[in-house]
Amino acid sequence: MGSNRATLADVARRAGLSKTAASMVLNGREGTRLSAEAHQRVFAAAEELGYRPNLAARSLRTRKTATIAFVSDIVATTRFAGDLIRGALDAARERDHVLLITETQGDATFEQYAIEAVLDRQVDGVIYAAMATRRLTVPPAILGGPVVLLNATSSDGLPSVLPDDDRAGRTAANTLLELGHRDAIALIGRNRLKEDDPEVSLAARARLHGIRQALGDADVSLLAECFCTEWLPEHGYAAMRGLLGRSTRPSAVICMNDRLAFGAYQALGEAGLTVPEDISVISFDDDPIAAWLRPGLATTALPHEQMGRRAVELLLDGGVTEPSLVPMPLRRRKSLAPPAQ
Amino acid sequence: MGSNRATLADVARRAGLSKTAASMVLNGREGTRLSAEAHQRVFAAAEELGYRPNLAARSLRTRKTATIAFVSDIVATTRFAGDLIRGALDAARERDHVLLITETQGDATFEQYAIEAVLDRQVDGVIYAAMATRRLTVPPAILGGPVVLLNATSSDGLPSVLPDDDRAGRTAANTLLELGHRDAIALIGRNRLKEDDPEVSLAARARLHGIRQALGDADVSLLAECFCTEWLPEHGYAAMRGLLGRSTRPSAVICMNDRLAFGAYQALGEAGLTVPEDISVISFDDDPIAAWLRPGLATTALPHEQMGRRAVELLLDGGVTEPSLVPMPLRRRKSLAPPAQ
DNA sequence: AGTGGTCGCTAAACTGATTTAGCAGAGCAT
DNA sequence: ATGCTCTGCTAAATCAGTTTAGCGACCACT
Repeated sequence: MGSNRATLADVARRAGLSKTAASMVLNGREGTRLSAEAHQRVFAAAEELGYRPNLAARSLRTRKTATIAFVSDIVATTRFAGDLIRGALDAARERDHVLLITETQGDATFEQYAIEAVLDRQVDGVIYAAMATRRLTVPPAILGGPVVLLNATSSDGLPSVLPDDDRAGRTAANTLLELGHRDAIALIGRNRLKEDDPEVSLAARARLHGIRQALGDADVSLLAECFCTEWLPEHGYAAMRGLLGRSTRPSAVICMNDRLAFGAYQALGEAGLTVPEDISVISFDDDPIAAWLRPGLATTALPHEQMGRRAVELLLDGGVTEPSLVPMPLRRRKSLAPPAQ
Repeated sequence: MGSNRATLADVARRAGLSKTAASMVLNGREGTRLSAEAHQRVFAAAEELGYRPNLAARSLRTRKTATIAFVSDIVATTRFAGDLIRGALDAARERDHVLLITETQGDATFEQYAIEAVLDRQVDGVIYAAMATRRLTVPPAILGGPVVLLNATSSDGLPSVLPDDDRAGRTAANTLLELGHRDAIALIGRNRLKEDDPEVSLAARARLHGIRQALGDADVSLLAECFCTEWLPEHGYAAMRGLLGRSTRPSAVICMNDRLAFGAYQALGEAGLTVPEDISVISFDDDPIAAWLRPGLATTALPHEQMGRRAVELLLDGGVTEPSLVPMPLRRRKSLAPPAQ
């Protein structure tokens, strides 16, 4: 790959100067006393030869590679991974960096391998990403250099980037309150494991907290809370069927994520009820499916692209150490209406 | 990052041997006449010091980086990208390689940048991936080294990896025929642009061809073909409504992808028809939503993980030059039944 | 005794950049 | 004439590996 490229020595020779001079000019070094004419000749020579520096050689000397490692537990299983990566990719490009991507699959052996692979390549920093927002333990080996946690926190006090799930919870609840819903709001997606174990999820607890906060402020309490063992459509479906079997039908439902909401839609459809006339639905994530549903599902969007971008910025530009919370914007869609009289 | 690592010189010193000897032993060079004892000492020293070679230094000399570039047009917009990358990542790890990921976003400037970035880093090869199966033109700059096209072909005769859409089309049609459907099969998702311009899509034409082939072999012709400007749920919805407005209701529908099928489901639900009792549905892609629909949607799966893996294998292990077609397995789900009597 | 071959190992060159240390010449003051 | 500073540039070391060329000791054979 890229065999016969011009080297710095070639450029220097063509410019009639030393490698030192050529290097200094091309790197725009301040305080050098090279003449304007020398600058000209070096730039011209580099241009003519199509010179591009050999980064392996450079990084051997400087210990910089302009490369960032993006180490994640699982990239494939969630569709959001792409957005996280895309945001990171964009920010990296703007700073002339490139992303080395590895995956640990939550397996200690793979993780070990991934860490060694990136350290061997002398990356300038590591973005350690989790696909579900959670707390995790960072392998000590990477602590020798800059690390940013993406969609995760740890007890190491490392800089981290998280979605603002708490505020999203308040947003969801307030949106319903503003429409006039009060004592007939139900919640689908309670889950002890997700709420209590930060190594499993931080989102569940934060969303729930935000929801309760907002409802509490308005002096409203939930009509019902449905527990779900997973946050998949089938569980949302079952939960909604359960709700419809009760004496009081809810006027609105908050689902802990869009997949649950999808299941809820299915149950409502089968029961012959329509969204939002009979029941309003609001949710979290902004999975693509939210826009595809009929009517479109209102939801607070996980700002994955923003988060990926922020992680790179924190890594390269430095900055705050307290967790960086990225807002989750509300996507208003047709699933919202005032309660039926 | 990784500052005070032991160098080869450290290992050699500790083993009481030269750098040459240490290098040869650690690289397992054949034909060297170093004693068994020398081998022992080098291995022991390396182990004790936790020696890991500096890959920048190595690749400066060898021009190998154990790094593959994964250059794609768009990684984020389709959820399948993750699977493509995961497959490539796995295969790369098995061969002790790592993936450098860049994205061109279909923009010439970004592409130029991406190409330079990877060539500067002396990657051992390039996987050039498209997110929609199509024909594309490879930038000449990367032709200096090994290149594999992933989910794409070109006119350069480069090795390429594609899903076997033609066979998937036959599979879909044959599956319906075997259930007893004959003259009331409709097709949703015809699209001149996708069918006629290989730079837009190869899948549409191939799937259509496979479907026609299978039906033709059984001497069956399609009841109806619905054209859709895009392959999104809303278009599937509209198409299905159109079909239901006709005099003869289809007994089965083939949708060109799962998102169209999702829209079709919505229209069927609103019309009070049930899948599969009233109408069978079969489709392509195996989008996660196929499994979430009620009833589950039968579909032929895009083997993205397999394809990513195959691309790395072709790149590193060499091999065939004719396009490598990866089979699309049928996922049988509840959306299939014999036609109503 | 001289020649040749094998064994076990090493010195030094090489990859392509950056960086340190310093040299030659001009200008100026003493 | 001497010393000093400033200007404009370069030689050589350095990063951490791989690779080439070859050295000294020992043995066997004629």
